[in-house]
Amino acid sequence: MSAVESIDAELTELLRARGQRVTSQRLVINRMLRSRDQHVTAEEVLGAVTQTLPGTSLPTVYATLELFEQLGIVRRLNSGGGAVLFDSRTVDHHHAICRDCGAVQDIDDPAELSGVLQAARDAGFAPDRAAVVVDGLCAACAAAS
Amino acid sequence: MSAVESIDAELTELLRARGQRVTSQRLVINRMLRSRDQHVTAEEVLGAVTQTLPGTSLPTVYATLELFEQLGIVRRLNSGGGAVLFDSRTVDHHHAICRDCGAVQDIDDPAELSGVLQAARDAGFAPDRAAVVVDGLCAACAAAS
DNA sequence: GTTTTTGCAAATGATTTGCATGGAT
DNA sequence: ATCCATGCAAATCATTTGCAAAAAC
Repeated sequence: MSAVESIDAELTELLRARGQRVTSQRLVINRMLRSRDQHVTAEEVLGAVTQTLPGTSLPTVYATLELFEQLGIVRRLNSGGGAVLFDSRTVDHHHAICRDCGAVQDIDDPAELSGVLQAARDAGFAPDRAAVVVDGLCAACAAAS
Repeated sequence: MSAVESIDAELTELLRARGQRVTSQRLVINRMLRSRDQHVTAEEVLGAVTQTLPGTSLPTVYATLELFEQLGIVRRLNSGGGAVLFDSRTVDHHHAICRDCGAVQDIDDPAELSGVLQAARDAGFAPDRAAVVVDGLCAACAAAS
């Protein structure tokens, strides 16, 4: 089974398990997300998907990304730069967001966040996960200023 | 000197230091932000300020909040719930954001984030600060589900 | 065949911009 | 008197919604 077939099979199983339909749009968007393991906007998804599946619409992209979020294969990321980013890396990691250009960079580090999670629980909150957001300047903007 | 006078004096000094003008809107918005030490939307600021200074406009509120951000007395907070939140607590703290209702809760905890900051530097990023964002359900939404 | 998904067009809602007036220095 | 800040109205942009046609089951 090829890489694409395996990726398609995984999504198919997730959808079937919830009684939802396996459409070409869903398959193509999923392939696109896993081929680029990075943060993308809905517009970027549409641009890439249109090459394979012309006529795909932005509302469908949004609906699909929301569905994928419920399936746990995509995470929403509020970077503050106008559009929401969708992150297909679901392993724990952190984000550095440039205050000038809004670029988002992944940061991998085994930070110890159990204290914060416990503090959230103590405050009556039921946490799913926690991640660090770093504010500052990306390399390009730091060099420019 | 009363509390309000002291708050006004601080802002006046910050503005003068940058050659910017001390206007009644800026003073009133600043007083409002420090009286409620919590996250507010631009609309909420307008609502509160209008009671003291009727006729104040939303563009002015946005301009003022952006200015205050540059002055370092307010921080922007992207909670994902439609509107941006402005946070007048500038001491380091974390945020718990409810995935259902979007409510934001402050979390105080002395998390050790120097590793993440160093990892960001290693990646070429110039960090200003870092904070933890906790995702999950607030007490009300957890009880409802 | 039945129900879900899609695509289109239009609505929504937060934030920003252009420009003339008013206010601070 | 000068120049910055404000208010108004309109523009912008991402995202959502309503509904009929197409596709998956």
